[in-house]
Amino acid sequence: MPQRIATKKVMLEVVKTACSNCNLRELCMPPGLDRREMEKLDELVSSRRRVARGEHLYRAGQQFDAIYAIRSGFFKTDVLIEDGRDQVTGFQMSGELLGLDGISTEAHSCNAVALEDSEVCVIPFSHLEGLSREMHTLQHHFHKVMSREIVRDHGVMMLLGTMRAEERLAAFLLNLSQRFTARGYSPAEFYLRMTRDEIGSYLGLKLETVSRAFSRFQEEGLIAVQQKYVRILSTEGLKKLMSHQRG
Amino acid sequence: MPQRIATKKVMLEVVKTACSNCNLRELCMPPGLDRREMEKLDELVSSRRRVARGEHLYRAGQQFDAIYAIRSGFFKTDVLIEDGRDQVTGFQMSGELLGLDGISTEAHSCNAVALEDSEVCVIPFSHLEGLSREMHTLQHHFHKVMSREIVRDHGVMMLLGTMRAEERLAAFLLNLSQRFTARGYSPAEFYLRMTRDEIGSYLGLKLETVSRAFSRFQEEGLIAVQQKYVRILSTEGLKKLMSHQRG
DNA sequence: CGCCAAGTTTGACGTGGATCAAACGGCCTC
DNA sequence: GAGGCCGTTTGATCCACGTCAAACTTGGCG
Repeated sequence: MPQRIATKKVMLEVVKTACSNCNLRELCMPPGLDRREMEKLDELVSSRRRVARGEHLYRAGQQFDAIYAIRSGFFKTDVLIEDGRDQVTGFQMSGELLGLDGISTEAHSCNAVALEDSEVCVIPFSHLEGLSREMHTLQHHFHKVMSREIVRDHGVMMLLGTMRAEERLAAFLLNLSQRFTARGYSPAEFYLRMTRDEIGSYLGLKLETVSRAFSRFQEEGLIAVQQKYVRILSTEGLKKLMSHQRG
Repeated sequence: MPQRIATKKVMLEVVKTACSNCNLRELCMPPGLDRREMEKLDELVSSRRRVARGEHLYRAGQQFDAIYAIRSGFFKTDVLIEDGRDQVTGFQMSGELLGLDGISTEAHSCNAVALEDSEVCVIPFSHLEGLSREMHTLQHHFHKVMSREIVRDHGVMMLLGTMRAEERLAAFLLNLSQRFTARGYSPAEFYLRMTRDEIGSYLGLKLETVSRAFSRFQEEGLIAVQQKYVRILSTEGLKKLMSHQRG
């Protein structure tokens, strides 16, 4: 896209997409802000960035200086070790933050890749810390977000450490469903943005195992699945499956 | 221990154990503070608490209002789900923080249990946030600590998702060794504070598998192990084992 | 429109770790 | 110092998932 001259039209566009106006507000921002605080928060986002499907938002090792709020699209994060093994550590969708792992060493510790054409809000971290010192609500909200990430990770550890294949996939589908619902999409019907291989990596399974579990769920009438399209037919069934003792 | 009257002696004791004087300073606190900042930080810790071996520091579901810095001792944290399955999410030693998971919902999301008689510094969270707003260094340090926890969790996910039993145990032992070293203990010789069952839960393995892996390492001359006492004979050997491709 | 590459499904077979079971060792109590 | 308990070790067997392989489906591109 060619550079545009900063006309009034562009200004309006900027305003239109300010945090205070963003429809993801309740996902990203602390609740119950007054008008003045809201305007202050608009300063947080220094710019936006488009990331085409398949491209990296950042790579492990790169210098960290900003976190990213997903405006639209879908990402995965993964870590890889020398010997070639890698592990998807998470899938992120609109309203969620990326880059928190980079704070600790001031370098990103994982890769973030767009699984579809996406747009993110760039939040310079020094900026966030500055504003946090002025605004208790923002500070507290940010701490909660980081803590939530830790709790989420514990959930994944639980999944990887104690669940069997079908339980893992059920948990994964229910989690996706819940997050889509929170964004106003159907709880029962969605497109997976990731491959079987990526799901498998996230769940600690091989892609064939993931595929077989999908097929089995379909046979049992729990879901209808065709490639990346999934429809959940029995949320209850999936939940029940998860709470089954092994054996 | 009977209550003591607040004599000068006790006062001195309090001073003696202030953060500014604590020998775990470099583990807990931001580096490069000046005297004034150091003194301010001493205010952070509201009290100390002893936790006897086997007792809980906090339980999942309890209200969150403080995080804890371990002064001495050894802890595990674990989560458990309705059906009885549980997963150890981490082992914590002196200088490390406990309770970060509680920030997100204002209730603890896991249990913290002392594996030996321990003592922790109680850091009221509102206090920490207040001081963070005044001191950039403290704020930044705290953010780094939370981020480090996230990175650590990703490492565990990697371990659970991609490594085989012996690789997991090798990674576990090397990690312990490194953390003991950072605390001035021998890198090669230490007592495990946890049972085989707890190690297994953390590593996503059954206790028998952990035991067999220990035996195997011993046969191969990588370690000497007798119950909870472990001596690492070949750090290199353990590292090499970890980077082996599967198969 | 047909080709090709990438992703998915399905089958046959192998294996690492779980399960079941029994014996052993340390430690605490009486 | 004997007895009992808890944690650990070790062995035998089983099975869920990984591995290998082949066929199929979809979408992009010349």
